[in-house]
Amino acid sequence: MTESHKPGFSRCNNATLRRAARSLGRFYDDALAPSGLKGTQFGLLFQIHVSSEPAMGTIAEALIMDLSALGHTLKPLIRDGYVETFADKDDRRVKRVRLTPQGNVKLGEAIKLWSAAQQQFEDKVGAEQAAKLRAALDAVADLDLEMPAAAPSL
Amino acid sequence: MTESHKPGFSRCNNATLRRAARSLGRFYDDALAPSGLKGTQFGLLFQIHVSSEPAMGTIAEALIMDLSALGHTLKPLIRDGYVETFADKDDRRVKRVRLTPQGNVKLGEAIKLWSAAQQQFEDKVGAEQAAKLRAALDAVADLDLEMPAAAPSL
DNA sequence: CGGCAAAAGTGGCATATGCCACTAATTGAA
DNA sequence: TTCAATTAGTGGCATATGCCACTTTTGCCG
Repeated sequence: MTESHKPGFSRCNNATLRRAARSLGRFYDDALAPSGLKGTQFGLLFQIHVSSEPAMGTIAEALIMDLSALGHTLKPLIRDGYVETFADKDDRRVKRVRLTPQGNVKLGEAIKLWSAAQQQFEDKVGAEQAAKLRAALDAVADLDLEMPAAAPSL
Repeated sequence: MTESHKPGFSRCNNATLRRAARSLGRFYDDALAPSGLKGTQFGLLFQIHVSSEPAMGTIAEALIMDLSALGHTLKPLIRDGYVETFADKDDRRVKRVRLTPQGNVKLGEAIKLWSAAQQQFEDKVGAEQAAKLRAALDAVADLDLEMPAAAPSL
C-alpha cells in the first residue's frame, strides 16, 4: 500500500465525515462567533424557528439526535433566554419549544453572519456541488443502517 | 422558499454535515460497541497505528482537531492502557504517542467490527459512491476557508 | 376500573471538541 | 551568552452528544 495516509485520507467513512465536520464546524463557528452562538446552537434555533412550536421529540427526530442530548443542548439557550418550553395542552408528557422574542432577534442577527459563511463556502465549492454534497449527506443520514446479527426473534 | 424544511433538509452545509455525522456516528459506534471503543477512539488508534510514533501535534493536524481536544480524547485511551506517550529525544516539548501491545490487540479486535460496519455501509451506498463522498469530504475538510474581514495588516 | 406496557422527558455519567490562559522548551538575535 | 518570540502541550471551563436508569403520563386490556 505504501501511501496509506497522507494527512487524513482514511478509508473510514465515519472518520472522514467527522474530520470534515470538525473542519467545517470551526469555520461556521468562527463566522457566528460575533453573535455568541455556536453553529450547533444556530442550527437548533433555526430548526425551532421553522417548526411550529415543535415537541422535543420532533426536533430530535428531525435533527437525528438523541432526545437527551437535545435536552442538554437546549439548556444554555434557555438559560440565555433565547428559547422557552411549555407543556403540550393535550399530553402533559410532551414538552414543546419556541423561540422567545430575544431568540428571534438573536436568530436574525446570526442569520446575517451565517449567510456570509455559507456564501464563502459556496463560492469556494460551487453552489451546485454544495447542493449535491448536502443531498448526499442527507441520503447518508437517512440510510436505514443497522448491523445484522443480534435480534433474531424477540 | 415554501418547502424549507421537510424533516431535516437544511440548506446549511454545516448543519447537514453534523446531522449526517451524528447519524453515521451512531451506526459505527454501535458496530464497535462490543470492543468497548467509540468510533472516534477507533479512528484515533488507527491514526496512531499508521503513523510512526507521531507527535501530538502531528496527529491533531492530520485529524484536523484541536491539540487540546486531542489531549483530552487521548486520556481515556491512556487510562485504559491502549496508548502510551513519551518525550521526543531531541525536543522535550514534543510528546510522541504509540500503541501499547494491548492497544494493538484491541485495535485488531476493533478492525474486525469496523470492517463489518464499513462493508454494510458500502453495500448500501456503493463503494464507488462512498469513495466519492469521502473524496468530497476530504476536499471540504482541506478547504482553506476563512472569513474575510478582520485581519487587514497586523 | 385497576394495573401494566409504551411514550416523552430528565438527570447522571462519560466521551468529544474547542478556546483561552499558562508553563516548559527551543530558537534566534543582539 | 542572555532574553524575547515561538512552539508544543496542559488544565480549566463550556458546549455537544450518547446511553442508561428513572419518573410521569398515557393508552389499552381484561
